Amino acid sequence: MTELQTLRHSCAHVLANAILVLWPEAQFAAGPPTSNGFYYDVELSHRITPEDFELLEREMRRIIHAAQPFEKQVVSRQEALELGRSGELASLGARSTPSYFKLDIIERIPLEEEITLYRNGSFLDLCAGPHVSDTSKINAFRLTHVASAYYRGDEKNPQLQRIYGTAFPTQEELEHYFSMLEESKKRDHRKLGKELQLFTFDDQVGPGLPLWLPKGTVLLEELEKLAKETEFQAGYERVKTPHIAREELYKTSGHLPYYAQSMFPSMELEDDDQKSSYYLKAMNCPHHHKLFSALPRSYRDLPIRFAEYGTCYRYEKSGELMGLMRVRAMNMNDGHIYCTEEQFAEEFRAVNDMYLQYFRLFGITRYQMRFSTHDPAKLGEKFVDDPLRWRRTEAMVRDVLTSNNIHFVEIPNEAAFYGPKIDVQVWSATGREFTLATNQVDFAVPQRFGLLYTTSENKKATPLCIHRAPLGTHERFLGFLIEHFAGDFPVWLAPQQVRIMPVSTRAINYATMLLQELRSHGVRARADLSTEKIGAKIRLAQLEKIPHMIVIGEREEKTGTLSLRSREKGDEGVLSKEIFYQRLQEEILQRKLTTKIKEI
RNA sequence: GCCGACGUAGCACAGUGGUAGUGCAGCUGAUUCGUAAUCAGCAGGUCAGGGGUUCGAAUCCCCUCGUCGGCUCCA
Repeated sequence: MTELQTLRHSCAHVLANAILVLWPEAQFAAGPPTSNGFYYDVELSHRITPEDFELLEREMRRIIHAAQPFEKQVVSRQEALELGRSGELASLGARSTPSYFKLDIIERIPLEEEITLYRNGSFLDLCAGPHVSDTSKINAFRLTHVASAYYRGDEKNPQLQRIYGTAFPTQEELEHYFSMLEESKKRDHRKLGKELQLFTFDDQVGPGLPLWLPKGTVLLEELEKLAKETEFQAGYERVKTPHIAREELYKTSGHLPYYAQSMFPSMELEDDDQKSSYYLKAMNCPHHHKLFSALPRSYRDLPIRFAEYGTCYRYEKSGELMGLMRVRAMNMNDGHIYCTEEQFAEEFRAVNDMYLQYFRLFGITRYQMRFSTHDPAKLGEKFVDDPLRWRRTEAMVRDVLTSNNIHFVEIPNEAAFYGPKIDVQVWSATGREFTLATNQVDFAVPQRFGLLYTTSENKKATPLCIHRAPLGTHERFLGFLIEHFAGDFPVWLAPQQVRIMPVSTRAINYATMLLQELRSHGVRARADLSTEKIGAKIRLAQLEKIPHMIVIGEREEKTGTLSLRSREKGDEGVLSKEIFYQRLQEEILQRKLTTKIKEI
């Protein structure tokens, strides 16, 4: 535990202590530090609301001022259980009700592990520690919000109140944290999406079903163009598949009944006395597998790389929906590579290179590669029972990562049921973690589909499959990009690239001419011919985050020049049309990263 | 899905039982202006939807829908 985490965890103890002063019957579960602060899970009939925070914080400050030392105590399992039964754990003293969550936690502590308690004042808690020396070391803290959480994250368990807070070594750092939080709220894609008129949701259309406004559609199509060009260069072939399929397809793939609760309910049809069920597709792979099996395949054809911007529908739980980051209808930058085991490493490496190429293009530096592997104990249950293949493919993936010096974390037991995978994790403006992109190995499903190719020895063999989505889905990727750029899209992506602003109606003709020239160059330009003053026009364009603003008047008209103001640099002075057009072309064609990226 | 909070004009918000408001955006007119807001006028609402309590409901109660903060899963 880092020093900051220790501080925050100690603060969680003080929070529990304060809650007990107000509600002595409270039952506590876990109270760990988090990446931004800490929380404590509590079961209590009183609903703690933000209005209670002031009272709680006052009590916490009292405890902090008392400078109560944190005293560690090693106890036997038996002693710990007895204290729990008499309600003394996470309590200010003996109670009539046992500390049942703490008792459950004790049961889960491995036998060989030491059990420790920590006490400050009269508050005693089961805790692995460590803690700060005494409560006065906690200086700057604040309770932030309250939410609910199931005990141990399982919805079959009781629901607890989770009180969140944060703590910092100094008041300045605490205040800085909250001002950062304010800043990041400004770049929340839901807020910017509304302000910049990128997308909308409508109750009658349905929750989690984004409607793309014209400006958002530009982003979406530019992204798609990028993917198509990149995939063409990488030897992919584009395919197109329908949005629905018969039940049988998903029985073959194994998604039914496993994945059924995440799919929209089936459509039941009755044609010519023949009943059939259709499902909206939740993934594209089964369709692509059918494209593979549609033709006889030889080892000479491999690798075969299919790519499609496939629209998928997933019935995400209503409480899980979140702006563009989690939706029910999504366009996946999907692709499937069918290859031999010998080709695998090279193909997998190429996919990784594609990720990195995209990340460089967008200036994405804050992400985590997560390598998810299987758990040998769960073979045949959560994971396909093929230990040899697991070992081989995991070794191949690990090797690709390390030989390319790609930093990654390895997480066991998180693989797909059909093979290991790499997920790229990013964080939204509100701090939530999302999988932006994925790269998965599949050595099981091609077999279920009976996919075969003819080997050089004229035998039949099943290919390996790589599922990959370097740009994830349009929805999530754009949600992420909106926040990443804070709405300041680089010129090549910007819904409107140039705004022409005549200083008076006298320059309207020149403005119209420039507009036509820019359009003929394929530039997304508009002219502001309103009678507003130039300051007002600039303000409007700046708020709309248009990268290039062109100010023209009689001076420019006479000399065939234009006065450029850029979103980032402000007034850039007068330059010739030709020089500006050339600069624009470069920015657009080379997809230059013209935005200054402000990390938060 | 579950727990909690919230839902007032296109947007941001005020209004806690007695005639629905402010700012910005919009529309109309005037203004012709050189790098982040020219002035004036006008229009805009089943207060999310439905039901109830009350002489009277945006306001109190119930149901539904949606959004937000979390829990699980995931692109």
